[in-house]
Parts: sequence; structure tokens; C-alpha cells
Amino acid sequence: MDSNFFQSVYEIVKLIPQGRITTYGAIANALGTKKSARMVGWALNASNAQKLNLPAHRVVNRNGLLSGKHHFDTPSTMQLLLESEGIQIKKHQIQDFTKYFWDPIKEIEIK
DNA sequence: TTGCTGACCGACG
DNA sequence: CCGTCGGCCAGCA
Repeated sequence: MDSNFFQSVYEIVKLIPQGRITTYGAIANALGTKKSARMVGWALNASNAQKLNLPAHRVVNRNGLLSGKHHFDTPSTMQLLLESEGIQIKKHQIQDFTKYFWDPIKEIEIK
């Protein structure tokens, strides 16, 4: 709420286009605090609890691995959502990760 | 108030 | 190549 950090994370995640993905580190970097990538995940966890309409499934770690899948309603939810958007997933890992990668720092400018 | 943990990342040995 | 550690910020006992 009062934490701009969380709100900034939410705004960026909302802006992730369908069929694209980004990483925790990229979001943190866009916020200017790339070392706080952990907080990005923490923010998403909080957002999940708050039932906000955030495409958290489009956020993965820098390996393209669905590290956050276990935090969804079901571990398979994340993969199914991504696959429904045209993203290929193999062993909980995004294929052509760099091709689908959407860098917020290139699309957004945080004041 | 202090301390530990966490959907991460990068550096170091 | 692999394990370990530090850093960042917020929430909770």
C-alpha cells in the first residue's frame, strides 16, 4: 500500500503483454534496485494473497524456470496459463525464453 | 526490538 | 561445474 516498491512491481507486472514473460531481476532492475529481486517475488506473493489481477505467471526467474509455480492455486496453473498464451514449456522451463522475454526497462521508464 | 525467512541474482573460490 | 555467501526490503514471531 504505502510501499511504493510493491505498487511499482504491480504496475510493471500488469503491463506485461500477453504471450510475453519477464524476470524478477528485470523488474527489480527497472525499479532501479536489481538487487531486490527477492522483493519482486515477495510482492507477487503478497499480490496473490490480495487476489489482484496480476499475470504473475508471466514472471519467472532468470533461468526461465517456473520457480513460482508452487505458489499458485495448483503447481500446474502457471504452466497451463503460459501455454495458453502460446509459450512453450518443457520440464517447468520456458523454451525460447529469450525470444519471449519482455524487458520492462526497455518499455517502461520509472520516474 | 531483534532475528529469520523468502516466487532472486551475481560474485567468489 | 558446483556450493556458498552477501545484498536488497518487507512481514512475522
